[in-house]
Amino acid sequence: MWFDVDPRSSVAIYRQLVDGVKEAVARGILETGEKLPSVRELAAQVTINPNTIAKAYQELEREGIIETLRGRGTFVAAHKPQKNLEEKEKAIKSMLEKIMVEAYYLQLDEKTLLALMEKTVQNWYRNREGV
Amino acid sequence: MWFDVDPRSSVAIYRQLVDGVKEAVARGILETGEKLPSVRELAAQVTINPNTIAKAYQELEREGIIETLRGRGTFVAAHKPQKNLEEKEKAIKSMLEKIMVEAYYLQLDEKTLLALMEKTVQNWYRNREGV
DNA sequence: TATGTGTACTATTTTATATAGTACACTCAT
DNA sequence: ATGAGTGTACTATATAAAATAGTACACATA
Repeated sequence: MWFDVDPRSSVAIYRQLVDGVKEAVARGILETGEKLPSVRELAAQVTINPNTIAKAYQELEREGIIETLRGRGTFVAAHKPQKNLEEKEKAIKSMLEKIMVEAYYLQLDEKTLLALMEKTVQNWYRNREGV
Repeated sequence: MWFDVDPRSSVAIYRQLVDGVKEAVARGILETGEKLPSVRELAAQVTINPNTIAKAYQELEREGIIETLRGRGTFVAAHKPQKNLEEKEKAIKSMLEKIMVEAYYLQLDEKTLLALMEKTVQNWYRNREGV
């Protein structure tokens, strides 16, 4: 699978599914139009309840990541400009602040932290080239 | 208070407390040795159960953020080098990857994202100077 | 027509949170 | 010494979210 689910995690299973698919799509591991496993099929693979898969798929559709075609299945949606840009930008800023807090306790200095960020960002865009 | 608690949030109250204190300490709003409100006092202020406050304080002590002195109260601990550096570094990297995913759906280009990061980091360290 | 799709139900169980109330050992000012 | 204020431990209960189980329906397609 393009991600792994840990039933013992404190993070809800359906949330792990949602985040896993979002990340796989963002990384280009799942491509536009690609078919996802059916609810029952995926449930059997990961040995969790089909209802939980369905819940995750519904959340993903609500976010515009995937599309469901009645009787056909679920597919990776085209990468259209998202709504709620404001909200998402706030989310990014919020995550950055949490990183700052963690970095404080790690006693990372400004230079080191920036270097880590640059490396991560550059790595990301390099790996996405040609996808 | 140095943070606010939203009882209707999906984030557990005790977790909001933990994160709030951690951030306040990191920002220098709470200084080393400063006394935190007693469990009962804070519970009265925020109108939540004292047990919930206690749970948050115990988590914070476990993380080495605060110290409790028997019969005296809880205080902001000295900022000693933390254990689990490996784990925390992984946590930071993990948070950075989540940011990359969000940035993908926001269609932020590499340059813009790096600029936002630099701004956030510089702002942070500037505001912490002289604390 | 038969199979596979997502979806919608209801019911039940499990787990994490939060509340309520009581009690104990400790510290410190009086 | 005494009493008020500290964190902590304990049991019990309530609430909400999450996950499971099972069934059923409308749709698409080979």
